[in-house]
Amino acid sequence: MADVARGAGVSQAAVSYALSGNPGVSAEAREKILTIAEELGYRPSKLARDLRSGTADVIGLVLADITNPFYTDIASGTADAADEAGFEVLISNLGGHDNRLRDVAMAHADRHCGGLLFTSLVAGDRPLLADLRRRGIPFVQLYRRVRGEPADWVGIDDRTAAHELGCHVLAGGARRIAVLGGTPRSSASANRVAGYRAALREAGLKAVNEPGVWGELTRQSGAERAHALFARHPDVDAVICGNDVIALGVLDACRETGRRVPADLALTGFDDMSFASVGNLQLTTVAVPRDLIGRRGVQMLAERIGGPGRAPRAEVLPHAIRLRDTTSR
Amino acid sequence: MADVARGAGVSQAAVSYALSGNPGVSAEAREKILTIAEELGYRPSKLARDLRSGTADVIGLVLADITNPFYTDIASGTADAADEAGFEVLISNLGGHDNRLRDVAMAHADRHCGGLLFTSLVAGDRPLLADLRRRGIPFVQLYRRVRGEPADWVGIDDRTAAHELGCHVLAGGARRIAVLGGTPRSSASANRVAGYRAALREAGLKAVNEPGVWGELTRQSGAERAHALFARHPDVDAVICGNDVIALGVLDACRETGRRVPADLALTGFDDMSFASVGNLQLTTVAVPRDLIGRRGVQMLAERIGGPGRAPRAEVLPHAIRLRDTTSR
DNA sequence: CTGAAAGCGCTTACAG
DNA sequence: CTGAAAGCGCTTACAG
Repeated sequence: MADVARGAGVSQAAVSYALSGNPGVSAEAREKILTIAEELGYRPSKLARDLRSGTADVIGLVLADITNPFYTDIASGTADAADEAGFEVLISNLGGHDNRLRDVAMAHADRHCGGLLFTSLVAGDRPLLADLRRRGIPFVQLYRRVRGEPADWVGIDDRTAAHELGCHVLAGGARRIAVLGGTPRSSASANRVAGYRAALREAGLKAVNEPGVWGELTRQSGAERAHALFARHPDVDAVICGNDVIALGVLDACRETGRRVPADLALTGFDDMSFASVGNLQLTTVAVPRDLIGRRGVQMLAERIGGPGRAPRAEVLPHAIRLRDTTSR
Repeated sequence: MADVARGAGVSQAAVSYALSGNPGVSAEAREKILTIAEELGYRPSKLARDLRSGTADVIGLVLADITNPFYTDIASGTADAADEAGFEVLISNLGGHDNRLRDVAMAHADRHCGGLLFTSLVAGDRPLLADLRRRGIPFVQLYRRVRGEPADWVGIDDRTAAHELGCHVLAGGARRIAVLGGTPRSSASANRVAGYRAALREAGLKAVNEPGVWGELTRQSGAERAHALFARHPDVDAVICGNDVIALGVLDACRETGRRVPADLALTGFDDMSFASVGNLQLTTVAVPRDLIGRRGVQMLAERIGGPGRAPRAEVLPHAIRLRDTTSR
């Protein structure tokens, strides 16, 4: 920067003003400065700028697992919205090491990020959120939500969506229904199971595998739980899953035990991941506007960074039931 | 930091030494400092530290498209390796806007990152790489490679893998073979097509769709090109694809035109993405050690950051041919 | 409009 | 071992 100032025959302040497009420098000097800067290939240090001005136009996005398309679809949505809002997005991946969340979030904070976006908060993260709040770093919860946390959130109404899907399965004639949910620690999984249970209850039923409806959100878990289910309840006529990945595992188990879907067994997923409609696989599921969640999250965070002090908002985005081939219509 | 120094009754330098674990402070003072820092919830600013010390233990990873599992598998591999090497990884997503590469890469540089990892470089990026080199920022090319670029690279031997796969298809009896490749701008796609062509040439054949073997690496492009192919060459008996996603599109076209795979048509992909072996879909393809590429990339970059000046290295990792149900054995 | 100077929060020689 | 001080590269009041 000093070189540019010297080259243009002006003060450092003039260079700063010219480069940041601020007033305080004549048009003539500005042009000269810009030319010299270009010639010298000068680029201002964001580090120094952010340190001095106290804030950075950077949003940190913490992904629980970057190999999970659910999260990367959200991440994709943040890019465009961030561009429009004049922010840069820096993504961190926990890679399944949830215990790293604190370190990763604090690392963003130590770098003076403007705000944070979280995709998979659980109740145990409350102390971290409190620390962030103490340090004045705004954040938005994407999809998953910590109960009672006074922070912005954007997602869908999982409970209602699950209820609708449950009613569809019941309308198809199923009566011996199993629910293979996710972990109750995830607000999304908890709400989905609550919706399924409500639908069954209204029909005077309960899941054949109650209360053991919880489990992992993996294909392997889906397969294992399906095998156990088929062993105990050979006459089960529907399996409602916490997400599409679990449904994939159930499908594996069906193939291995010779069950036909939907003739012998109705099957539903949740999320409408891309693999839910590949080739012969046409899974009935719920479409989640992941991209939009990412976009809105950035916008909410940008507003929060711009002017703090407002009451936190909870924004419910629309979902869509996708009736496909794994349930009878 | 001044608060901590005051609280512990020592100088700022002592606090700095204590927190960074450096000598120059008595055990007694160190303990006191650490206690006070803890009490105050003090965390050093990485911004200030990096600015002052000139380098940051941060690696920037630039992803062409974070929704592409190929890249996120690589990204996943970088996390563990970075942990071990004491680096933090900050991921940026171009989201298909390849023209943003320069800005994104430079933004990492302006933040004084220790080095950069690229996943999808093309020849047109040479000026950017030259700028990076001028600024002394080391980088590693993951998988894709710019010809003649004197920088570290880690990937697989696409040409040989493609050649092996082509020979397998020929061994299955196919003779009227089409190649649906990616873009020649990608070194990986170019090498794959080169391998396929070599295999065909050795059998005295050439692709029925020569020279129009190039196209986009998308499912839609695969479907469209397959339909065009079936119209012009109804008797084609094998389609060799540039990657698994294209093969998925071909499969769509097969379903729509009533072609059975592999009875009527042999089909191969490349990459062995997870969707290549879901349910009834069991695609013959090539497994690429994506995770390992990410890991090795970080290690190579870490060495480069530690001690520059060595000759650039090119590391070829092993691939594996996966013979499954879309080709006859 | 312009320049000299302070300061963001650290690290790191350099004397004591 | 300890403290005072310079400096990383910027931005931003503050006088001229």
